[in-house]
Amino acid sequence: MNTPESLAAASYHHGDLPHVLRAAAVEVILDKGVNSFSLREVARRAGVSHAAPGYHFGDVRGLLTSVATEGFETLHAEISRAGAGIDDPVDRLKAIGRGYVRVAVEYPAHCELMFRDDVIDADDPALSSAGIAAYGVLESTVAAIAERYNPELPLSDATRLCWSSMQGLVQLHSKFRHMDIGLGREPQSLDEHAEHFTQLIVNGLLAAKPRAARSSS
Amino acid sequence: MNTPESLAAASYHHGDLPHVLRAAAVEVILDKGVNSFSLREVARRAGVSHAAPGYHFGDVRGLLTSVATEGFETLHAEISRAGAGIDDPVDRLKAIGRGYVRVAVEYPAHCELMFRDDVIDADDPALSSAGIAAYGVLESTVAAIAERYNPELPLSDATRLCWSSMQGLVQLHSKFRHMDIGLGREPQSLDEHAEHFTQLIVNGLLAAKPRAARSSS
DNA sequence: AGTACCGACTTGACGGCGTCAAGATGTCGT
DNA sequence: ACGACATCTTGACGCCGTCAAGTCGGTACT
Repeated sequence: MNTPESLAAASYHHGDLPHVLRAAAVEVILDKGVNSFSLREVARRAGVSHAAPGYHFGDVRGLLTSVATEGFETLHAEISRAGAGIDDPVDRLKAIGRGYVRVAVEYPAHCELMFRDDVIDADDPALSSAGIAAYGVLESTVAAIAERYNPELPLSDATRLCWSSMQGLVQLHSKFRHMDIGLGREPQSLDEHAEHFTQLIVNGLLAAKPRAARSSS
Repeated sequence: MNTPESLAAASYHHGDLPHVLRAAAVEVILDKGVNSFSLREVARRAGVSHAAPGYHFGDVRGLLTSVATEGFETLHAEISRAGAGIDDPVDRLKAIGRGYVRVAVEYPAHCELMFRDDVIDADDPALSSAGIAAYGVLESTVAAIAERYNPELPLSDATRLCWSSMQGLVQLHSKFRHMDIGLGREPQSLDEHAEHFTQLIVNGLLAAKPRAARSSS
């Protein structure tokens, strides 16, 4: 029993209990799902009394919001890293897409929280600034694509389409998988899906015309 | 008080209690959110004892799954209706996209449940068949686009991209709105977002080339 | 007509939950 | 040495989901 958690537990009064509680919360979510998540279970796993989480985080919303913020920070770091050093913005966008789903795979508990506004506090300043930072990485990449390949590209819409399709993919992937299996097909991985989606989107971004010139059938 | 609900309530022992309970559940979700949803509150609003919902739906999962199934059926009906009679498949796809977000706006409680696998039973046969039916409408439209405009279009990926981006949009819309307001911009409606997304995607679908490195050829 | 049955609920009880107030305990500046 | 303070614990409250047992009205059979 030499995990960092148990060492911290041994030394309470100043082990970093908030950190331990976040880690325990992630474990509980992985084991039981967000829905049957309970503060008392978290407290049990962290080896503290049932009301200790409340002291640090106020209520269940506070703890989950804190975990979600961690998730956005991780996402920001990961997609920054994924895109770093890639000169062509299209390739960079593809790398960011892969980074996005990699975060979803490696931190599923965090990702289940990040956009669940009924469970976290969407107005928390730390949360939204972490979210905006991550969004900025994506937006600047799309802006680079626009600058180099297609000045007519509507920046905001294009960025949001990229984000939405990746987020939708993460959410629907288990359903896609279920469908594939039901039809006897080999299910596609998240990674493959992300790859194909990004390719299709990029085609659209390169071909996009200014909105005004849209032909209404 | 002559709502259908209260009439049904007056005649219990055979008013259609399951229907009344679903309606009450939707109201509770709208008022308090999925997270603070409770069976007892539903029972209270329906004017029955606290255990009555359990009798008809087994447990909370059962009731919410039933509501989600209603949601998929509504979605199926709505996007079928939206696309009906539109000959050009690209225009049909755009209409379906608008139909999708219209359902999200008009039935937000249902839509919050439909893809929440931790809260509903994703393997429920009625649920998945309703889901597959709705998916089929989208897929056949994409297939028609492929046939008429671009035989090289990968059908499954393209369909899933459409679905994912609309679903991601529905989930992220409140965040986009929040961002727009934070930056002092006029927030875009769900409808406008859907319109712009669909336009960008369609550009991509028309330009799509066969996937370069396919394992099966 | 009587009665046995059955589906549709109600009642009551159980343990687990979140949260709050009050108490305990270790730490640190003085 | 000691008091102030942050950090936790303890105990209580009411609400929750679920289950077992009971109630009750209709229906079908004799």
